[in-house]
Amino acid sequence: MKKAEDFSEWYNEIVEKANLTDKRYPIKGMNVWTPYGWKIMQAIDSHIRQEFDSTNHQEVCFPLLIPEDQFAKEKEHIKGFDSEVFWVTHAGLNPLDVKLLLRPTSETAMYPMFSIWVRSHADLPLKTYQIVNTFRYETKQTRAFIRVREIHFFESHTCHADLEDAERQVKEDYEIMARLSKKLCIPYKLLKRTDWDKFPGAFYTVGIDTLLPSGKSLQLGSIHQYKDNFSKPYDIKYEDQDGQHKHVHQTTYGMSERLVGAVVALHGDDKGLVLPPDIATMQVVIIPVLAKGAVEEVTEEARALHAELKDAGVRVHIDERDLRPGAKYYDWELKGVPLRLELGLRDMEKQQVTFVRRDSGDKSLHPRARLVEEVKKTLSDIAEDMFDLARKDMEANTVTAETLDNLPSKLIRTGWCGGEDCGHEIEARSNKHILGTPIDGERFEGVCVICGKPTDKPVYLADAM
RNA sequence: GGGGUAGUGGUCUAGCUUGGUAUGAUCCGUGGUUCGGGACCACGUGACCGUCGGUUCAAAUCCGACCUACCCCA
Repeated sequence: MKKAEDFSEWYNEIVEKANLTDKRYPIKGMNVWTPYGWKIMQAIDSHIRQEFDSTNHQEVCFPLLIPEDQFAKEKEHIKGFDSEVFWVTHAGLNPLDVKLLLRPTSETAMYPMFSIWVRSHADLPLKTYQIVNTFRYETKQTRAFIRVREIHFFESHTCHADLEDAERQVKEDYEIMARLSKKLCIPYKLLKRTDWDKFPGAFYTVGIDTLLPSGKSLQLGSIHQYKDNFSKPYDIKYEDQDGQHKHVHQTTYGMSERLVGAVVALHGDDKGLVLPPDIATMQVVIIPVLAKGAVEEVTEEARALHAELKDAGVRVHIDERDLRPGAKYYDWELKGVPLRLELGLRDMEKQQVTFVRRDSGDKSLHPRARLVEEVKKTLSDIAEDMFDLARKDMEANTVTAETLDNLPSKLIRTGWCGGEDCGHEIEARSNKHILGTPIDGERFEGVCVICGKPTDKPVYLADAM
């Protein structure tokens, strides 16, 4: 399992060995979530729920099936998706008059209902989200968590009185992403997609991109400003204070289990997974080191540690399996548990506990009496160091280029005037994908690599995953 | 979208050229000795060889299609 030598093979192996997923389900791109993987996914789900709930979004759950005529209302949208939808054409033995499709995303399921729900300005803003499965018939090579045909999808959908309020929503989404990235210890860039690469039907799209160790970019999610592009075909209108009927402005924010893929890919190492403490199913594992004649004594004390940490709100597990300690170390390292506590006679005599950090491998001794605070401190250090390391990796793999020749497999920053012709030329010559221009006002002084016109905005390019 | 490789107990694998229902390891189960970095001994369970079809007295083995996985190139 060498991450540096063959990232792709390493990733496949680790996903399987750490027991996150079972790829043997006989439909392409549809994997089974195994218990350990699902727990991690649910931990991420709960962070996302918490974020949306605390920003006054309401959780909803729409049907999986969408009638063909609803799907077809927005021209750009259907053009972007109709080559990758799964169709339901029969009910039992009878062909359906109106075919049904499995949602590839939920605009066309939700918006007909929104047009009924929204009556007055008092109904706005309408902020909803759901965590559901969506289906896309991916033609490219599938890969666990990263490119799948059944997607575990988070999508927020909002309606606003005007563009200004919708823009405020987009900013709030940026803040949500910033908080999430801290918990996942994943750095990212917010990049405004080119017009030819935006979400089908959107006014504009902001991609949330991170960088894999292989040098390829990975889109973690996206935030879309729809303006009134959907509210017109779906007739979502409200009556304002003056009695006028106006179309709402809408936004969406979508993410998926790719977040799990990114956690695996960015933090994992040759020994296995490395989970950020905030999403680790078990934050701490206790390994009693038993010796002949002291089995009960050590076991009892290990259980006391377990109880103490559990009471303090730490997600802790005690491994009492009949295995050699070494075998347990390897096992928990593979599973990515952030902190391992070892307790043997030697420790007990000295009133101490041995800590071993998963991220750095550092071993240290801590007084038994201060167990809880030392554990909490160590977990927060781990999270901070993991985020830091990932951020530095991303920075180190970002290069500013003045020509498009011999570009490395990294995140490339260069100048672009913003013109469409020059953009296409950049992609053709660099053989990379334009991710977009940063929305955070990043400073840049240079010229467009194609036409030479001065520009103050950089553009980022990468090989897309 | 184009090209390539592969599919044998839960996992990995031998056998395929030269057709005769399958090798070894690991995991798992039971009992025992062990336990500060992957323990050992003994016994035991488990596959008709991806699916469908064809050739044949006989197919894991030869042929075809499909499914799935992985790799490479637009």
